[in-house]
Amino acid sequence: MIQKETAKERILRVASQLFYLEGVRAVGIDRIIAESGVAKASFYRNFKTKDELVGAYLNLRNMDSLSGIEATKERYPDEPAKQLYGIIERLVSQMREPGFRGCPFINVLVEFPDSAHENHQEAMQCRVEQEREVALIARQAGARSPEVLAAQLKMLYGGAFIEAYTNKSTLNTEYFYEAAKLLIEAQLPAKPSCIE
Amino acid sequence: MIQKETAKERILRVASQLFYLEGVRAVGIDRIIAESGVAKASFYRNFKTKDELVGAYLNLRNMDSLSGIEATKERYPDEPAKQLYGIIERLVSQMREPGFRGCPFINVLVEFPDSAHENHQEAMQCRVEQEREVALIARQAGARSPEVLAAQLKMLYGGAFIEAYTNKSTLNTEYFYEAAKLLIEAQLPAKPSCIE
DNA sequence: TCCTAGTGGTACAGACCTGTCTCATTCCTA
DNA sequence: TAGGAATGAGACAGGTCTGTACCACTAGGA
Repeated sequence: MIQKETAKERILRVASQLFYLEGVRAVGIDRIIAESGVAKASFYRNFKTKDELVGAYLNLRNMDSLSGIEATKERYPDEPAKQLYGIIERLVSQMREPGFRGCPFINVLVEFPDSAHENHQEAMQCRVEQEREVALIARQAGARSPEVLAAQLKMLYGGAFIEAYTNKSTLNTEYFYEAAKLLIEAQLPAKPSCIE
Repeated sequence: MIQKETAKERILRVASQLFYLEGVRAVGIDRIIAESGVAKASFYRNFKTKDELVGAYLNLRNMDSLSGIEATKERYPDEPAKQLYGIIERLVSQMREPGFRGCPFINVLVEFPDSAHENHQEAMQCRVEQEREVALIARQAGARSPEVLAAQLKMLYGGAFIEAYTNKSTLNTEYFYEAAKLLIEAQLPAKPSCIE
């Protein structure tokens, strides 16, 4: 028999969509309850507070991101340079999706400006983990300063996500790709680009 | 006689600080009223709604940004390339200020995800104006594709602001400067960088 | 001195939000 | 089939937020 979706799973799935599309603060518990067809009591049996649900949402998005990076690594085994470009390409295609609404972690960071807030800290942690993964690949690819490259790509991608979110023109994704390429090429052991 | 600060001016000054430091949604009218020592009635006599106050706040910040760019232009007259670097340096020093809390426009964009919302649209407009200014300077500096460079710098700076806001390490501001330099150099008529 | 515009103080309405509680029902398993 | 765990429906409390209404005060000009 096919396992039916539990109330908890349904809540998390619906909340994840709503939080991402409309913002965490803008979406209330009542809305989540209504759209997931769950009773309020069931909600609070599965999640102690709304913040706990937000934590689960962040965790879900983080797993998605990390497994996306993992998939890219497996696609180009032992070719870390290609892995880097693959990650950038994956970001580009994300930005072009219709439901794209920026980086969920940045959004939560801005929605909860208090750096002591648990959601703020969790979102920050997610970004750190991603950066660490990229730095690792950059190191394997022979980047001169892998941490610097990872930090620079993180900045560029953060801003690009905001741009892609507020301006649907695909031009920006191309500009993003070109800029990322420049940053990567400046760090990788040069294929001699001056000779041509 | 020195003109006393009117209630309206006091409200906008206090609100501007609070909105930037703690977020627009997180700061309520009551808080603004209390901290600016104004009566609630006086508030609503000067601003029809909270959204109108947010609009005034965005406008104030936009004036600051644009006049900052203007000042940089006047500092290096007829040297558009230096103007570009000057703008980047100004961003870096902003990021290093203690009260730095990211880009006010990006923050509003994220806090009001509905693209039809007036605050969302106003914030977007502010960013467009800044980008246009930078594109103009890039064109004067002889950039191959001024609009591309302006868009790329906009992305980089947006992400850098988020990074600087969540991570106070000054390292990131250096990485930002280096990355911006790379993007600019790739666009400006080359001082021959292959010969050395 | 009087009058008026701007202001301060505060109570209040109406909406929304989070979280608790009660009770009936359903579903899975033993 | 019987019992227990999970669920659905919804009322309710307590808080916060925006915006309105009412009244008293003050300062400055006629």
